[in-house]
Amino acid sequence: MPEDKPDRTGSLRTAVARRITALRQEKGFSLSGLAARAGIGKGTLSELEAGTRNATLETLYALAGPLGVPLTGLVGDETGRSVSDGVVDARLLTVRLHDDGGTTEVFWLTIAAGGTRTSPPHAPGTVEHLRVVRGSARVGPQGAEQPVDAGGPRSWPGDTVHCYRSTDGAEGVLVIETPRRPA
Amino acid sequence: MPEDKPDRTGSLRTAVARRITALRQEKGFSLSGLAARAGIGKGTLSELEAGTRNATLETLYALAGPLGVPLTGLVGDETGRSVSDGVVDARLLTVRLHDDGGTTEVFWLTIAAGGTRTSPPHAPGTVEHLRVVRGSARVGPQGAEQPVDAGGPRSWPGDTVHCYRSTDGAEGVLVIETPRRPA
DNA sequence: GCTTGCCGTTCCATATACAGAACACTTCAA
DNA sequence: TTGAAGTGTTCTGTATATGGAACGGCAAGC
Repeated sequence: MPEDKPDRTGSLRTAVARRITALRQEKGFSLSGLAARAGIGKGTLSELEAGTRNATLETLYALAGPLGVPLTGLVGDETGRSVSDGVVDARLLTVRLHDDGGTTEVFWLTIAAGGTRTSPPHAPGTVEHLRVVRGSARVGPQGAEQPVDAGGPRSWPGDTVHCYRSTDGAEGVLVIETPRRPA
Repeated sequence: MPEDKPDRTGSLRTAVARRITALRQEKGFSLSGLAARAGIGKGTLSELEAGTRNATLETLYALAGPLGVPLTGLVGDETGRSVSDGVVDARLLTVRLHDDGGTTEVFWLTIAAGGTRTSPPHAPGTVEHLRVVRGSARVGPQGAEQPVDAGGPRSWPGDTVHCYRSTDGAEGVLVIETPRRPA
């Protein structure tokens, strides 16, 4: 299959294609099975996953249901508030406010390869938890950073000066728990 | 103009239509002006905004640029789709696709007090990680559930039948990692 | 009045996304 | 072997999304 299209939106197309394929396989569906569940032709899905088709909104919506993701999960060019300084990018996924006044924030964290970032203390009692899913990093109170990689999560107090660093780059989920509302 | 379509995705269509119109007017663009900026036919945009057309991904992407929003801003959150059965509510926060073909999904999980839920196996090699921030739960392969509370996270294989249960209710962050699909 | 220049809508010919059939291939059981 | 039941890909006729042209409406200038 020659791939010599001008490729203006081609990258988007292949991105969506990869997303669909990944989600389908994750759910354990066959191509034919997903097509049937979504109520679309299997040829349609085949070419969609091959990136040779420019799907309509209707088709994508039909696929989103069985795949168990919102439409944004398919077209997903990620957006949302993100704090980035070139080294650490923290994209806020959600904030939960609890009855006791505490809060839980969930971020998708990306640390650039070779980068180091120092963060000022948060409110007293704050705890940070990082689970790395790709790459590896060293995190924790300044001077006492601990390694963290895909092997397991790491937690550290967030109410002191703390560092994020990575030599080979890292991605993961950062959870920040604040026990009570800051005064 | 027959308006007697079954209208299954009609609501989605009109939702997108309203969004485009609102964003266009917010930006102060005329319909023709936006069509020109996006490089699409003005007839296309007219019918799109009228909700009588089922746009392709390419068309929507072309519009997203001049409107200054990511594609997700057009297709809209719709629902932060949550899979809920009355016991476990899993709200998808993000899906990450990695270069090696693996995926990482992040959910905000709520387990109702006194509830138990059994989940069928996911793809081979899938691993689930749960960090509870409120309440406590027991999770893991069926028959081998382990307690998990605010004290620390718990991980277990997701490719076998597994359970979520909680006596007093629980909330937390669930990370599902799916490895690269073996051929 | 008659332009000129926008606006948004409606029409048209063409390109293409669609569902489904036909296909080649693999696996598995008789 | 043979067949049946899967898989994903390619083909085909139809439906429709597309860009662009034609259209009518409206306002400002001549």
